[in-house]
Amino acid sequence: MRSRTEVLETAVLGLLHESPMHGYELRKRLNLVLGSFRALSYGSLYPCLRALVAQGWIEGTDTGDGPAVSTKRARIVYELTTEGKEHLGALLATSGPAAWEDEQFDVRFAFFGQTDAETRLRILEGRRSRLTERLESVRQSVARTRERMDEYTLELQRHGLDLVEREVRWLDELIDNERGVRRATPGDGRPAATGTTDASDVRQDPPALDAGRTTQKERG
Amino acid sequence: MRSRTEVLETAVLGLLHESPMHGYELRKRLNLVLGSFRALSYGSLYPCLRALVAQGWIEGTDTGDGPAVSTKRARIVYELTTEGKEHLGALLATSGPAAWEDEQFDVRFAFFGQTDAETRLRILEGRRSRLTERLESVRQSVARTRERMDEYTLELQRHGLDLVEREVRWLDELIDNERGVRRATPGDGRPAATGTTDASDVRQDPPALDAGRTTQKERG
DNA sequence: CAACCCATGTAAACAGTTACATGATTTA
DNA sequence: TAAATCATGTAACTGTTTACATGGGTTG
Repeated sequence: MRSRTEVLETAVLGLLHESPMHGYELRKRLNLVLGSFRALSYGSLYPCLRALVAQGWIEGTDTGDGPAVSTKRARIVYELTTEGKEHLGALLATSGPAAWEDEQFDVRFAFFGQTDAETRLRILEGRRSRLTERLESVRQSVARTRERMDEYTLELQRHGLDLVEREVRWLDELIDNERGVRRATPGDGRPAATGTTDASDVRQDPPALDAGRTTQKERG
Repeated sequence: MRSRTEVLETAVLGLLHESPMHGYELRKRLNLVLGSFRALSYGSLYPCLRALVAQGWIEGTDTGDGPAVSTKRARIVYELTTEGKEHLGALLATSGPAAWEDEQFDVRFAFFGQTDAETRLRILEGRRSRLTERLESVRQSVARTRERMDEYTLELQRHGLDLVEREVRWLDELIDNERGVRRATPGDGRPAATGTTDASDVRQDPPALDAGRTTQKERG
């Protein structure tokens, strides 16, 4: 499908799978999952919801239609249909290159709780190699044009590389974590359980996440 | 003006001010300055160039028109007009809130070499407070919804916060640097000169950039 | 001599925001 | 009771990519 639209669709379906919601609430939750910090506009969200209804993946029930009239204003609460759950499952089971590109990776990661361990690992590794690839190409291009480059432009490049390098290290820890849990090797210096491991809805092997927490002692 | 277009315009004018170029070359250089790693498409660049010509800010000379016929294929080399230089100067002298938002900050920073010290500092400080503001709002929203949140979604949030925190520290060093050079206080533990301080075209006090380099010893 | 990079451009499709329109509910 | 927030939606506009079209120059 159109990869851009697919991101929004996946995000909406994934959130609705966690719990039914109406559009307004969905919008607030969406930005936490969409990568960017900016909220999606209603002009994008509502048409998307209509399209998903048309596809038969979600179903909206208007509060106010029913016999039990609540005190709140009528809202349309959306929930996944059976086909919608199947479709979401199929979306989250894919692990092609698109899954680890910039646009999709964040959504896919956000719903790793609903993704099987094998797919998770493949996506994390794909993302990692994608980033190291990018790192290499940027380093080369910087090396080629260092002479001609402005001091500040250079600093911007360095900072960009720093961020990507940091992301690679983050992925390394996540990958270690996933592999560690899969092999279930206790006493390797990386103990599994730390946080609240809520296993509801997880298809396979939910590893405890603690990546990147060790190096950052003082924050805020 | 339309802030989105303004970013591209600024980038093109800024690059052309450094040296005249034809479209194809411009495109390759553009991604180094536009923040994202992805290259801009020709479908965006060429219409933009035409618009800038129409505005009278740049001028294109076709290689092949002239008497000296080179062996290479005819290309259109663009350069700034006098009005273009003035316009660029005006653009780079602004320091309103737009300058430190996500869309514009990277371009503005890339051309700090053509920006006066006062404006540089104001933009860096504006960016910093913008980011800490965002940090606070994300932290609060995470705190509010931590219970309902999926393990992986939470990890994504933590990682996002990490990146922003890192960016704030980067800005801190840059701001220190700018202020240090302005006050010209030697012996404060932050020596000025390290790299190749090329002072060409810099309007005021070009500080040597060394931010973030101290903490990262091992890289690659 | 084929494949690939250089170089310029256009038209259509697409994704997304902004601004508008509407009205109910809650809070200061 | 005014202002803010909740809640849903549409139309127009903006910016961007994709695909197409064209052709010169270089390299294996």
